[in-house]
Amino acid sequence: MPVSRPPTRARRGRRTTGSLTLTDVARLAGVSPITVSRALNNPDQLTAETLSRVQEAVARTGYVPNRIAGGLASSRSRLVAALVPTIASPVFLETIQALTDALDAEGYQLMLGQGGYGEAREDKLLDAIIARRPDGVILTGVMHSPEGRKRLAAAGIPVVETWDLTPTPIDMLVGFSHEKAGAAVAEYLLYRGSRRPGIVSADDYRAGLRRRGFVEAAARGGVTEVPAELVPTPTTLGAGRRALAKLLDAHPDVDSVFCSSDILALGALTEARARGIRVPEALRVFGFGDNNFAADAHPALSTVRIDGNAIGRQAARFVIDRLAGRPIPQRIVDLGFKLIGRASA
Amino acid sequence: MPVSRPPTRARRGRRTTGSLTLTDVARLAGVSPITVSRALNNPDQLTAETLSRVQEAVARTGYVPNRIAGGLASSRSRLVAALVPTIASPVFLETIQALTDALDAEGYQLMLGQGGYGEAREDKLLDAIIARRPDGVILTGVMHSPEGRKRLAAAGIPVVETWDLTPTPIDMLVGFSHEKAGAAVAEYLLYRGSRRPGIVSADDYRAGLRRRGFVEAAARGGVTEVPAELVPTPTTLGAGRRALAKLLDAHPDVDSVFCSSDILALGALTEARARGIRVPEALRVFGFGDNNFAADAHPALSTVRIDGNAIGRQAARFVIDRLAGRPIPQRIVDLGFKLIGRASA
DNA sequence: GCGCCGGATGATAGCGCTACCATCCGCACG
DNA sequence: CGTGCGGATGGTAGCGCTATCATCCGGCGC
Repeated sequence: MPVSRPPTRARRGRRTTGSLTLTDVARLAGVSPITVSRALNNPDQLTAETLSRVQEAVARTGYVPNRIAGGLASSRSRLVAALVPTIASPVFLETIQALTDALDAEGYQLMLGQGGYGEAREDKLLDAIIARRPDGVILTGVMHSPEGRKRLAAAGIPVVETWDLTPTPIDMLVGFSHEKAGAAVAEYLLYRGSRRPGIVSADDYRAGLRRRGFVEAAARGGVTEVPAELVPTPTTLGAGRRALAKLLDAHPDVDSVFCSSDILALGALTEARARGIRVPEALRVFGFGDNNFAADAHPALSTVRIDGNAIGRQAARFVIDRLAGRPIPQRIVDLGFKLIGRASA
Repeated sequence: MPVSRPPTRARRGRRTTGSLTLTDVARLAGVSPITVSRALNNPDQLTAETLSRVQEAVARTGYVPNRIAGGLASSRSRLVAALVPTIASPVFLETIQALTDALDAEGYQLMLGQGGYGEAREDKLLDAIIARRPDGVILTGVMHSPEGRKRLAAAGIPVVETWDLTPTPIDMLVGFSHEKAGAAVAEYLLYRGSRRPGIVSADDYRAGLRRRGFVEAAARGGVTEVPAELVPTPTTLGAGRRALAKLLDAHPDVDSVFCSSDILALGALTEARARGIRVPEALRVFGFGDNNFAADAHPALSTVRIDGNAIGRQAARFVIDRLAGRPIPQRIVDLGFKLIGRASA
């Protein structure tokens, strides 16, 4: 029964990328591959002499380990994903920066995903992210679809939600109460004598919470109607100008305005000046975020300070602690906020 | 010679993560693993019937492919790294956003690295990035160490440098000439009658190029001395205020100021107003970047428009084309800039 | 009817690392 | 002097995919 096909089953399988590998370094150093691996990941397991032999070989070859391979072998990608609606709105920048820095110090790299403000896009992005098997996911201002939340939970990846305090977090949470922040601003303005407060606000979810807190506190203070002008996200200085213009045109008696972001507030200040309205005498302007320009605006902007940096650091700590197997005593951290009274209100 | 250790050599090698794999899906769909792989990556290689069987199995299990494994097998990580000095300065945001969007559409994910403005940090970051074997690297405002450039080139990864036009790019380049931009602003201001121009500028490399272009053009116009006030990166509104204050205190006769960023210029406008200096009558203020607040400032800010979005898109196209094996006819793209004359100058 | 072609599917062998033991060796102890 | 122990190093077997053939099968030309 002669077989027509050649008995040499040869050359199935693979190519070979020809790139420098750990094995090459091991050969040069005269040790086994696993020893090189240890030299890179657990240097204190080796004797000083072995270690320096390996390090010299690494330096001589210019070897850079392949963490894709390492990730596959160890199921640790050392990647952390951060999902934001859009990076173009600078609200979360400080948080992202702090996050990147803290992660970097521990050898993690940040993967950035922009989900936009739509659920379909978010869910698609989520699959792309999960496919990379990040060791952690940081959510800021995104992921409200139940389907997405379920997939995330199912993936078994540590999740940190930020910039809000929701009653039922997927996993871990660091933020503050938007409603309380809104309420605090309303109380501040009424206490300062405002009798006719108005609102200029982005139309996103959290800004809505702040609005609600503001309106309810105003009601408690005897102000039953609070006119509001909404603008699309992301907010701009120009949007703030135009929104204040519309608000004042419709309600000339408004004597204070709570803006849902500092940049909107800066727009409001600009429009007030252009119209010759004196701030704060005729109009009090209150911002949100305490961005780095708030204190130097003219007049200096009263605002709500959110420590975005601390949020980023806490989010990183959550992920790092979880991955190190350390217990997480507090899975919900309220970082609060602070009213900063300056000249504008 | 009895052996004390059990002859069952059993259980070396591996654990088993217990997670859902392509093989599980294949079993459920009644096909081979490779067919599932094809269904996900080259769906048109399969018959409609096979494809839908696989897709149903994927949907039923909620399977998400592991691209870490895929990346190792194919040497394609589908990750692109973007390195910036810091994300906190919003200069590159538009570029990063456009980049992320364009990459996302092609199935690539962005990895973000913040190199700071120091070479040591940059080089360390670079190794962390290369270790992830990105399919491309986008550089904006970083990586000037020869050592780093060499390592990048050696890694054989497509590299796109952006936001500048350097004579010897590592690989591909998209940007504009900072010197020409500075020169154009100087010519504009002199043409408008400024006889005593000054500069408020960040102390980074590119801002330095713009400064040089400005000073040289001013010299050609007969202005031999241009006082300058430098501020650290990243720039802020407050830094702009204080820098203009210092500039005017030292040189009260300055009648125009070129700011190296719009936010500095906004600070200059603010300081001018606080001092009762009329803009543009007594002081012309020129910005750089045409950020989204420039047109709505009061007075509206004259500035240099850079299409950061186009830069991001071109950078993505470079990487994508290169990875698709398409020829790159033009490895250096000059996107230019545009002077936007508004009320402030 | 046979060989051939091309499209669909499958078997096999890695990609470059690390987890999991196993082994080796020197030393303290009984 | 054998035994046990612990620290350093090594061998092996995958991690979950995909590249590279190989195979199968139906249809077509001669």
